[in-house]
Amino acid sequence: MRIATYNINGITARLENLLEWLGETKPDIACLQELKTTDDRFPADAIGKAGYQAIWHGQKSWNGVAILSRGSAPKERRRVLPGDPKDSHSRYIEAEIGDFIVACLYLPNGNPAPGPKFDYKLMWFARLIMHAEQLLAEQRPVVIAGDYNVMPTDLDVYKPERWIDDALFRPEVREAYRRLLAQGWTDAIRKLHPKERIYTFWKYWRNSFQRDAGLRIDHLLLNAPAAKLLKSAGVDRATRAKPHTSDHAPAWIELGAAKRRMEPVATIKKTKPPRTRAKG
DNA sequence: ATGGCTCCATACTGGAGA
Repeated sequence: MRIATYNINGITARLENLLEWLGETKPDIACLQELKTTDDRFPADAIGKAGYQAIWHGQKSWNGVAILSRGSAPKERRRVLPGDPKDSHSRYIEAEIGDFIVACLYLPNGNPAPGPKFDYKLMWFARLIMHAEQLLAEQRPVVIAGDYNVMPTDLDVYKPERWIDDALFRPEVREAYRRLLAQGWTDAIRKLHPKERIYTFWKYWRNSFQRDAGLRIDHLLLNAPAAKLLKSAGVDRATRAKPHTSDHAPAWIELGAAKRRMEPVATIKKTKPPRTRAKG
């Protein structure tokens, strides 16, 4: 079971890239961010022809999230992060897919910091931490995947000293991420690659990708039942190298099959047939 | 050093992204 998260940076402009990536890497579940289009313009037909059922929460020009599945259909659980009825940004969607719960998020960027946008980011993070506490209580495997817009540690930034005052790296934001993990979530990529420099974003400017001047800001967090199933994790860097591509690369995990709760099975005693001597 | 690049809207420019 492969679950991926990909900030597509405009699903209209990037539809061909998206379909190519789906065909090449065949994720079972794909969480998308930055659709940058309204619900009625979401390309559900093209995505359906590629073999995926989807739910989405769009918005004109900005934000927008979707969950695609090529196995069980995603059953929507919520499309709003609780805690602020006035929040009009489309940044969250959550579904039940087979035995899994999958949440897809696009956490606010927060620049410039300090300022109202940074305040909004911290508020949004606090709401996420509140809601994640509820998700963590689930017995089923839960994956919270998306663009978190935070580099958790120095290892996740090509030049930490240059990002120290940025909303993606300020101490308050890293602290919020630590608080989230401390609830019991596993950062899948970091768990399997504790020392490796792994990035998921490179600016379009100044040949950032060619220089590997990147950031790790797209994450897949796992509750304990999901973490038990974790087999491998990585980043589709080749997707970032393509023409007309998003400035993010997809990040993914491979999970083993979720174990269904064993139902009590009536013991069938095998009784050997009585030995009968061949007569005659 | 506030540049550089690319999306979207209904546009020939500006906001947002990170």
